[in-house]
Amino acid sequence: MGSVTIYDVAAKAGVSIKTVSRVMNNEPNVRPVMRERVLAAAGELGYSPNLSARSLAGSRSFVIAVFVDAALTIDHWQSERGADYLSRIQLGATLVCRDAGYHLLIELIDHEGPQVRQEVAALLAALKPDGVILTPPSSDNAVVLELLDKAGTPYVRVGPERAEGLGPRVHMDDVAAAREMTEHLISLGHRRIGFIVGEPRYGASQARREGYFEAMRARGLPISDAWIRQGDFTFQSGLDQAKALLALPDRPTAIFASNDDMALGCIAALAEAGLMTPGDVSVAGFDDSPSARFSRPQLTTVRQPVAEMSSVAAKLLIEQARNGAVSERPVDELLPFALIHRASTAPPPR
Amino acid sequence: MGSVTIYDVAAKAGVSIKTVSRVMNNEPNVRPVMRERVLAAAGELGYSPNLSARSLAGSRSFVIAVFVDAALTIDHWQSERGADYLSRIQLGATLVCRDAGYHLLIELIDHEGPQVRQEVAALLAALKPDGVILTPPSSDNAVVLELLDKAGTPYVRVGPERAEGLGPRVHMDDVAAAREMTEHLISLGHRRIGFIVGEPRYGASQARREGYFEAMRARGLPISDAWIRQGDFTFQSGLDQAKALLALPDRPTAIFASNDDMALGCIAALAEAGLMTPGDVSVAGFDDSPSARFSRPQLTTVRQPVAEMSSVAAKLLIEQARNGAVSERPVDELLPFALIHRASTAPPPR
DNA sequence: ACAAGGCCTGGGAGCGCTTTCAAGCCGGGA
DNA sequence: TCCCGGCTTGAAAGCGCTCCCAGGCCTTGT
Repeated sequence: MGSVTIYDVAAKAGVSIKTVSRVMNNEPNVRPVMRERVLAAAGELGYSPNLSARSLAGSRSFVIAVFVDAALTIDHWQSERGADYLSRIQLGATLVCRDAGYHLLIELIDHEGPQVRQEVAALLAALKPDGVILTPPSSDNAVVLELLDKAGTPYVRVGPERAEGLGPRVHMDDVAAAREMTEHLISLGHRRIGFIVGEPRYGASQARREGYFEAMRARGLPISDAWIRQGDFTFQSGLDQAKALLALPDRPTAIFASNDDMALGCIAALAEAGLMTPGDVSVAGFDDSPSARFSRPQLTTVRQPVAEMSSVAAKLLIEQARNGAVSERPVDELLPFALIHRASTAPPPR
Repeated sequence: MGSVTIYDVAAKAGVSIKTVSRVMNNEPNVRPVMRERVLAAAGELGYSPNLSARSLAGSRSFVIAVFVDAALTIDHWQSERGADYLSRIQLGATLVCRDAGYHLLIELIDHEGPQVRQEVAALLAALKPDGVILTPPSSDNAVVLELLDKAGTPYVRVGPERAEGLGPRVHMDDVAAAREMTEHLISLGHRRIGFIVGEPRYGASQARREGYFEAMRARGLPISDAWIRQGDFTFQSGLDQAKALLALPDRPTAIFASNDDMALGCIAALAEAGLMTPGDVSVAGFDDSPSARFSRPQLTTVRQPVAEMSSVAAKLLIEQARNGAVSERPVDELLPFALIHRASTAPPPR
């Protein structure tokens, strides 16, 4: 308990606490000799400035909060969906924070509950984080954004889906990714391409469908309503919708699912129907989740730069806190995706 | 920004700040009338006590930290392994924290690096968390435990592997779980049962192997060295080791893998070899990861109460901080596992 | 040579809260 | 009636740090 304070260091180094403070904060205008002496004293004592005191006295808190949707999280507890996306977000941010001497706080918010206003306001008042990383779907929640603005807390929306103008964001181009994947299927020779839409609450679902449409239209290929199936991002929905597609009189030769879990469901459906992937029907996914490599055949998919997005977000936030200044122009970082070609796609059977 | 302080509430309610403090902390000895008045004022003003000020002035910080191994995390960034275990740990703790008005901090520590001492000491000094949740493999790190003890910071080891006496822990019985799964296979009629050991750095790997041995010995079944293969918890290692098992002259009729990823690898190996699961060879896993349900056939596995463990850990820590007292007897919570019977296990072919 | 300005350093005032302690009030027992 | 003790309240003293500002020193310009 008798922890080391700035006074102990000051006494040991024979300087005032203000000088110690300057050294600990890397402020200029300290003679190198003094700096050395303070550093030595701090080292010997094993001193580390108390975060609470720092944030109480100063204007920074050295804390970045990640807002995660509570409902989604509770869902993950027992649902079949993994928390892969969220853990990747966290991963990128945690690493950046550690290197910058910052700390990552995970906060669950009920972004659609009746209490959001109060909940978020209380959180911001209590924590005074230097920045907030908003994950979908709360990255599109108007109330949350409004409160953040009102509190003057900088934030970055990671992988948001609604248009610009809602604040800084770091994202990827879902439309382009879906378009390129569709083009890839077309270039393999596919003409009848089925598409499984994701959970409609997510803007990404619309974006990916849009990309699919764009590619199909650009090539002048017919789009049958029957080929567009509504899924919900779960394996089971992929399985069900794939079955429906296979039951079609003029069944697709390729299926593009809006995420990997559903794509895996498609592969399972094909296997059940006695069809080969990609021999009879090609399957493409989206996300490059870990399980994409566990399936046989391995899944052709789109790699999202999730960890990168959050690490960019964290960097932006920390930099902003350091400068104390709000950036002039709106932040809108677009990170590159990558098509991962594995074994689940091939030319259609002739 | 012009945030609401305790003074504002006190002024509005016409009481001293001490009374407001009492109300906010649910302390006794406040007249109901006063309590009401303060609550009303706080509500109207949207007041929420500042965390930094609270922890600076008081003895509690309202923060629970989770120590996660940095190396492991960086591994996850691009490796094939999902961060499933860690995200489940977090999930349980986050929910408990939210309900208790606590906050969850994720801290990466390089638990084997040369800097651990300094790193952990600095973290504890800076954060002064009310409690720390230790995840494997750092839950077994002697240096970390020592520093925690020295700092007087309460901690709970979640899913630790080394024996008791190292401090409070919440865990499950890996040995019993592996034994029961092995017994299940035996009771189905299997006699030649292969076992794929996990990454040796994890104590759980030894425990699971031990459970397998116990069951085999208890039934007086022969254990061939050739049936015990060393894996590393990855899909690929499961695939490789399963192939090796299948190449054996007297190949096993069942394979028990130490985790689901490896079990999935086994199923893939079987398929490649033209063998049916479970028709020709049964496969059992361990973890009940999300992907266990995505495989065909779905995986028979052991469900670990991971989220439950961390939620119990968080509860213990928060309760302890509330009482300000250290519990008398050593905490050693054993949580129940569950065998999940799915389709990948069946009687051996006759 | 003198003033003007820059570089270092320390003093002092809080940040918003909890804690310690003392004071005021009430009722009941002697 | 007076005193003791429990219940309520508030005043004051920090928690460990940052921020503002003043003061000393040394450099530079003229």
